[in-house]
Parts: sequence; C-alpha cells; structure tokens
Amino acid sequence: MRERAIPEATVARLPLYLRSLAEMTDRGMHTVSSEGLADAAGVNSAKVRKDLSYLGSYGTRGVGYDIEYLIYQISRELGLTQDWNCVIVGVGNLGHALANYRGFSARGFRVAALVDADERKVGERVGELAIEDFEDLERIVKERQVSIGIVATPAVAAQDAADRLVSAGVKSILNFAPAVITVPDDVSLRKVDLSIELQILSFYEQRKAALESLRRGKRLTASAAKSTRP
Amino acid sequence: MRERAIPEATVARLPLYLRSLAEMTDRGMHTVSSEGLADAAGVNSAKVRKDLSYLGSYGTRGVGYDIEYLIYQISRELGLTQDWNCVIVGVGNLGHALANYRGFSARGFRVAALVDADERKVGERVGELAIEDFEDLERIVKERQVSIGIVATPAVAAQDAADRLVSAGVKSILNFAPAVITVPDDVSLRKVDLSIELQILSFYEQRKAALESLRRGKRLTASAAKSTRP
DNA sequence: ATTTGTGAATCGGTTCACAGCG
DNA sequence: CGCTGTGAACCGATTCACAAAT
Repeated sequence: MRERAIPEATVARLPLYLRSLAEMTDRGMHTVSSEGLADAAGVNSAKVRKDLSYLGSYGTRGVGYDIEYLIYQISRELGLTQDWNCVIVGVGNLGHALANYRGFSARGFRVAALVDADERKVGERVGELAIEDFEDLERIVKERQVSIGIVATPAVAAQDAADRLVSAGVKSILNFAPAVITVPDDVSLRKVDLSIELQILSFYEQRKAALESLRRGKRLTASAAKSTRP
Repeated sequence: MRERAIPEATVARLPLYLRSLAEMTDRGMHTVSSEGLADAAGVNSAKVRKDLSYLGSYGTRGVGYDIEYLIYQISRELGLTQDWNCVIVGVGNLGHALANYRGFSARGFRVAALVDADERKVGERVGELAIEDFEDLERIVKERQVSIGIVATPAVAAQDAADRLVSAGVKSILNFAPAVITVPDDVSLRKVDLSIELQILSFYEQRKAALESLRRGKRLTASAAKSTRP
C-alpha cells in the first residue's frame, strides 16, 4: 500500500478503532490482533486489516498490532495530534448540551466560542463561556483560529449560519439542524439528524410488526382452516 | 417495481424527501419533478427517481409527482402513520436536551418516559415528565408500550442500558453514548456519535491544511529556483 | 415536449481466501 | 504455525442513458 487516498468508509471507522485501542491501553494490553480489534469495534477482522493497511504496514505477522504505536498512527492520520477550535452557532437546547459536553475536549476539540443571533441571549454565561453575538462571527473565527463550525440553530437559520461560517473561512461544518444545507466543494460538511434516525428506526420497527402480524395471521388462518375441516 | 425490500440507503433518504416535501406544501406547491425534489433534498435526480420507484409508480411522466400523495406514501412506508413511544435512558446533559427537543413530537415520536440509574435524579421533573428509576424500565416499557429506546448514558453504562431495553422487549435502539454496543439480530440499532463526526472532519481539515502548505511550498520552491537561476 | 421508470454500466466498499512473512 | 496484507470475487448502491408514458 501507501499511495494517498484513504476511502471515506475507512476514515469513518478510524475513530472507532481509536476508541477501542484507548480502552485496551487502559486495561493494560499492549498488542492486539485484527480479530481482537474487530470484536471491540464491532466490525469484522478483514475490514480491520484492510482499513489499517491503508495507513501502512504497522502490524507484525504472527503477532498482531502494537496498540500504542497504532494509536499514534491513527491519531496522526486523523489530525488529532493538534487541537482544533470549534464555534457553536445557536445556543438553544441542543447548543447548551453540546457546550457542556465533556468528551469534546477529550479528543482535542475545544469549544472556543458560542454565538447566537438572539440578542437576549448574548452575554449569558454557559460554563466557562459567554454567548456572543452572531454578527461578530467573522471576527471571532479569525481571532481564535476556529476551524470547525457546529450549527445548532433552528432549521430556518441553518443555511445562513453555514454561509456566514464559510465566508469567515471555516472549512469544516457539523450540522445538527434538521435542514439540508449546501456549502462550496472545498468545505467538508457532516450532519447529525435525530429525527431522521428515529424515522429510519420507525421503518424497520414497522416492518417487524408487519411480519409479526403476518406470521400470526398465517397461524390463525391455518388453525381456522383446520377447525372448519371436519 | 413492487416486490418487497427497499435498499437501506433508500430508507435513509426517505425522511429527507419527506421533510423537503413538507416544506413545499407549506410554500403552496402541489407537484414537483424528481429534479426539484433532488435539489431540495441535496441529492441528484436519478437517485430520487430510483428511490421513489421502490415505493411504486407514483409519478406522472411529463409532469412529476403529486406532493400530497407522495407525502402520504412515504409516511406510510416509514411507519409514520402511527405514533411511537420512546424512553430516554440516562438524563444527563444530552438526555435533558433530547427530552426538551421539540421536532421530536413533530413526526409522531413521543417521549413516554425518562429513566436514570442515579437515585438522586429520580423524581426530578424535566418538562412534562418526572425522571424514573432505571430499575423500573421493564415495567415502564410494558405499561406504556415503548418501542424505541434512546441510550444517552455515559459510555460505561451503555451496554447495560441496551441489554435492559432488549430484555424489556424493545426492538429499536438509538445510541448516543460513545461506545460500541451489541444487540441481537432482531433488534435495530443506530448510533449518533458527536466525537466521531468531529474526528472525521478533523481528518479532512488536516488533509486540506497539508495540501495547502504543499501548494505554498511548491510556489516558494519555484520562486526560489527562479531567483537562484541568474 | 417533458419527465418518469428502469435496464445496463459503473463505482466504492466488503468479504473471501491465501500467499507471504515473522 | 499464526496473523497480516492484499489481489480477486462479490455485492450493494449510484449513475447513465433512453424507451415509455402522458
């Protein structure tokens, strides 16, 4: 291996491996096989081996992977050897929860500012930070070298929030608002949508219920047929 | 078309279409082309047509799709013609925010209970509801016909929360805890992990920075080369 | 004339299965 | 011998491109 370009699907799993590996170190382990890591991360071992092979040949045949070394390599690949400053745009319900979320700082993400367009909220303190005016976003991004914008506004305000983040120079956006937002090609956008997740679960839940009642229906029909046949 | 089995990827997009269609009705529209819906949902039109074709032939060639009818068909397919009761397990930061999240009830999801293992929290009111004892989960699930469990506990407690939900008969789980949890095959599991999303953004952010400094480096080298050549 | 619905081509990702190496 | 690393086969999803429908 070793010629640029890690598949998106692999990138999305690296943080998962990282977390499992960190837990293993905590438990005093030093090496792990692809099988062991796969179990911990909830995937299969072929996937682990292929994923890790994109980073380089960091395993030892017959032995496995050195946990500490692998943590270092994955962290480096994910850009976690440096800290990233984030700004949370929209400090309602969810914005509040995100602002207070620890685990955030755990992986080197620092909430450097909270902004909201509602003037009544400006000045209000949330943990260490005071809510600032959305209008000052550009200045804040520049001064504090913010590289990640977290959109936690209501749906109608989300595109505007994103536009302002982009024109302030932010190149990575995480959108929690239940709205489609569009950004230029050179900006990364990920979204987290609670309501969509619930609707997906609803689909499968319904299908299970339908199958169940079909099974039940068949059984009833069968026994009914039996009882009517003398 | 029309022989069971809608691809997972399609199921995941149906809620997106539904939201766009609802917005269109609000704006007084009555029909929409695959192109129009694609733009609103942030996908391409071929995908829209293929996705919708799995539900049946609900469009009119030369015209497009009837919005109202399509909303009905997608809602039915997603199981949104009925309400679903949810229980939130773990009422910390995030659990609180989820409990107060409107938009929840919007699509027919009702938070029927909040439970927490911390006895000091039991009894505390959050909006309409009082926090109940995690130990009573099984009874609560049965009495209130809860079908969806939302895990918002700390990582260490997540698997236990899931196990208890499963043994109470819950077949759909949405996991917010930063931990891998495993469930039997007949249980649907989706996960939302803030920290993982940030790490993915970090990867691309870093890559952009690396590319940028490479470009800058080249330019410098080029001009340096030029200046040293007399 | 316009837009759907869908086979066929293509792509990205997963899994298999085993050669290669410690 | 055990486990990694990886070509090859496979699979699901996306995109293309056009015939069919109104």
